[in-house]
Amino acid sequence: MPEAMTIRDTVRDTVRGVTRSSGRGAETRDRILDAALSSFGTIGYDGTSLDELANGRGIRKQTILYHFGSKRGLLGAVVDRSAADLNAAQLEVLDGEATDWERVEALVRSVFRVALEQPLLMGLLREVARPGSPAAPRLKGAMGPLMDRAQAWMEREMDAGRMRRTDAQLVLISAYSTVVGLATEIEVLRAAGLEPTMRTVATRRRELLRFLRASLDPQR
Amino acid sequence: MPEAMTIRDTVRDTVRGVTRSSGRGAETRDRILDAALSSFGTIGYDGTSLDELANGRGIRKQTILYHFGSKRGLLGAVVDRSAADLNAAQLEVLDGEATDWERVEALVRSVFRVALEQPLLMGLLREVARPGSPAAPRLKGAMGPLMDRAQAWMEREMDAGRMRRTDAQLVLISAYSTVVGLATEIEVLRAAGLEPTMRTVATRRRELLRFLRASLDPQR
DNA sequence: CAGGGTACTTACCAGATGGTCAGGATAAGT
DNA sequence: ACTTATCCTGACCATCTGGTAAGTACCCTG
Repeated sequence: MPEAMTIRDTVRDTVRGVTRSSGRGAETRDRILDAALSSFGTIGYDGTSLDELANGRGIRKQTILYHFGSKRGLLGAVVDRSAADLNAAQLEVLDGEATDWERVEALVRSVFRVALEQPLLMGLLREVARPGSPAAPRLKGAMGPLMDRAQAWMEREMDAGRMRRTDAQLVLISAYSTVVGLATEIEVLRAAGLEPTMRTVATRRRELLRFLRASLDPQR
Repeated sequence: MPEAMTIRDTVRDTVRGVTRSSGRGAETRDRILDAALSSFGTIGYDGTSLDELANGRGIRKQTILYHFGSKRGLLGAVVDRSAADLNAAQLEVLDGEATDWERVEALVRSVFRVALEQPLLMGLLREVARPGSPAAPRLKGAMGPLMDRAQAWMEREMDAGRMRRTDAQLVLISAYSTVVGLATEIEVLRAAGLEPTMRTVATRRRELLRFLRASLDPQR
């Protein structure tokens, strides 16, 4: 028994380059995105079928295709939204007043906070960061600007002598993959029968910060 | 134009619990396993179709099913072979004469060597270590004994006071996931347009060793 | 040469998958 | 009241999926 759907609103957003009025269907759209994030992040893109995605949610597969055009379009939208979430957290720090090492630490904590609050998002990153993933370029496009900004900031700090001179991009990617790796680790722990505790996460964060300090601290 | 196939030999091995004479078909079998390892490790299990796997290799899909019974059977065989490769490298060290910290270091170097020589194997681990993976229990079964042995050895060392007392299993899993994470990292680097160098890998290895030393060294 | 096992193939299938198309329902504008 | 646009759905489809059945070619053994 499909329930009626009459809640409406008037926001506008752009999806896949096409400006669409996401008024009445915005709630449905978000429900689909939530479900897709969860499914893509756990059983993967190829392992997810649109039918399964729709079933049990009072939605038909055709509704998904109506909103996102294709399965790949859906993946793209999920990646975009997730990247936006990550970006928002990072921008908050980059626009904040923290400086130097404080800022680095704040950035790391910010990412880990998102990772803890939205573990599904990490699963998606893990899925998308795969070599053959159809959304890899998309992720690069969505996260690239932020990465570039962070890199530029680091290089300015290096020029000013407040950071040790190293390959900023390499450091960033190492940090990024540490966080994504954490998502994997948590799952492996679970598979091994160990319930991951906050300690696991805290250890990883401490390690990452130590690595960053070793790479960036000017007084070694 | 399918080429003829008349090379034969007489080895025997066990697959999926069934003892089968893999005499004449051993070469074909290995070719299939190689292809499957590569495909599962890159585009994933769900993303791999038996037809694609067979095409361009002078093999028909039914040949795969003949040898491995089902797609899951194939995955199981690939996981088993890969786990055996990893086990062999580790056992060589565990049976060697290195002791204490030397042995830990030798183990780490051994895993990293395999990871460098067979990057595809890391991709497979990454794929299989996923929560919903159908081969996760299989991997656990294949790698478990070695893990148990390593854990037991560590606990003996702890009892003797040569290692600091910590959760051995947790340390092992952290180490394991660091190595698997490395595979991801290399791919992300490649996606970002950076050709991964030996330096990247060496850095990760140094980090892992430092982590292990910090966890295990009795004089802190 | 008859018989049997191994390796591999062609022919085929039922089910699932992503996607198209032609609507129906509701609301808003004219 | 008529039109138009948005949102959603049922019916349908071509293709691909893993898997089965039946056969063929080959070798070894008795």
